[in-house]
Amino acid sequence: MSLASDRAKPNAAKPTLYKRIRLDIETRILTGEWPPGHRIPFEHQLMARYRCSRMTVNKALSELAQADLIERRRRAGSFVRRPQHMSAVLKIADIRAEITALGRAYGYQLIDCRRRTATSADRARLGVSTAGKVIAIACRHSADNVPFAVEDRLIDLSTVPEAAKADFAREPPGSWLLHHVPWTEAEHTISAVVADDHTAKALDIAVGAPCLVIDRYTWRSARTVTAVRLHYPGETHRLVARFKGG
Amino acid sequence: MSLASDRAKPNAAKPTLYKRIRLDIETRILTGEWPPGHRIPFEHQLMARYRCSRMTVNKALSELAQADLIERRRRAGSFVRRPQHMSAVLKIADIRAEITALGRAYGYQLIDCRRRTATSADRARLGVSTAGKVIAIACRHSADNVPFAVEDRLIDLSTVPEAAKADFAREPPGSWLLHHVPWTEAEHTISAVVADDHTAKALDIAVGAPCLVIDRYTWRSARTVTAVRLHYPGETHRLVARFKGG
DNA sequence: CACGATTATATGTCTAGACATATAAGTCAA
DNA sequence: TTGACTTATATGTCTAGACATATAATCGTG
Repeated sequence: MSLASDRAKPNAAKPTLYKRIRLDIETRILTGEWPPGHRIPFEHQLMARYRCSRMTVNKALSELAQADLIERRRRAGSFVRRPQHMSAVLKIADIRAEITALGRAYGYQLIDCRRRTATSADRARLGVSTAGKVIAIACRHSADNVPFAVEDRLIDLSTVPEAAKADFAREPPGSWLLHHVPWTEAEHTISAVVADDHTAKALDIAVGAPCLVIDRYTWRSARTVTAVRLHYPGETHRLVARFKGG
Repeated sequence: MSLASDRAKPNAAKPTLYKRIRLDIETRILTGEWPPGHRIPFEHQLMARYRCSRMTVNKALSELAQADLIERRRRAGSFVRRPQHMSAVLKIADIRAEITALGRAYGYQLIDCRRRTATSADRARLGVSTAGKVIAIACRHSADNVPFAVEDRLIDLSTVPEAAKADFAREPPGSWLLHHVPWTEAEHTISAVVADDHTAKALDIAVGAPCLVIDRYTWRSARTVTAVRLHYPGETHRLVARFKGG
């Protein structure tokens, strides 16, 4: 067909056709030229405009629908979606990676590590009912020898039995878990507190200074993996999140 | 072809074939049966296993690749990706919607609203160099008559001229912007501070109590829209984020 | 053994059809 | 006017091919 030779033109644009279609539409939406609720051209119209088959425009539109930029309705057409909420992609890499990425020297101290049968408090924190074995860890992360965060963690050994063999004096539990327990899900709760005596000492800040607290509860396939609470000195540490309207 | 009749079986599974393929592979990855680095079957093998055309398995694999669950390499095959970071989808709806969703009564008070030519401090905060007009707003949100957050916002009128006509005594600026300036991008910085005199009074908390601070810088197509700083009482408010390993 | 050229192969994109399906819109009767 | 039925249509999924392209593997040569 003729299109093949069109694509074979030496000065042809680099991106493939469906990507160009997607980008064209995306641009019109993002600039506001096509506001929320606007019906974008039907597939057969786009076929004519771009001189391509339906599968090609369908691929472009499907990806836009997957990204929630448009909504597709049978018989009615495709419409620019109204933004309902802001959703952030907040990268919380493991702390070692985070510090290393900042070009700072990572330091780690294990404060306490003990294996025990889950207490009722442990079970409540992990959200499990059976009293299996757990590992409780307290440790501290530092950047350029300045305290960066203190960590208080519980690992459910019935979900991650391999953790019994890990050496948490050498490797931070967050890094170990990230590399040994892939594809977890988690729920984070972020709050602010003032430093108590114990936290202040560990972070080398004043009692009463603000701290950012992250509680992370992690599971894999409905099984609890770990629960962790991180204290960051609030005046120096910041979580940065890039958002995308949607 | 025979597949059509297979799909037409009255007791056939509801989801379409490519979705079934995608789910099958996703399940194996999420359960750890196929660990990171594992090469998943070639397209022609999946074609044989599911008795379908290459486009169908390709669609399933493409979506998995888009979701960063697998990595596809020409000539080599498709591989389960190693999780590098945790990415959170942190929903920060506009505050009115957030409070309403909690089933609480939303209250709003405009504290101060003035229009002015951007000062150098304003320009620095918005990240613009030209001295256009801006709107500076201070307001407070409450839930069930309890202070929920105080807001300090700057809107760039050269990007959003319609904002000049908005009535921010009636409608919170966040809600107004969300509905009138779709498809923005934003960067959030979350930190913790202790309440100063002014903030303590506005939030009805003690001086020195912890506060969660969110700085949000919003733009659309390379143009600054607004910069806002929100103070939340840290002991009562929590940001919750669902995460997905990846 | 090192290194450049060749080849085989898996993915990337695309076509020109097809039938399925949800549903907006129109039609008709009560 | 209202509700039930029919129809038209846009999307959803799928096929059986095709050529393009990046690159792992092989081969041959110095």
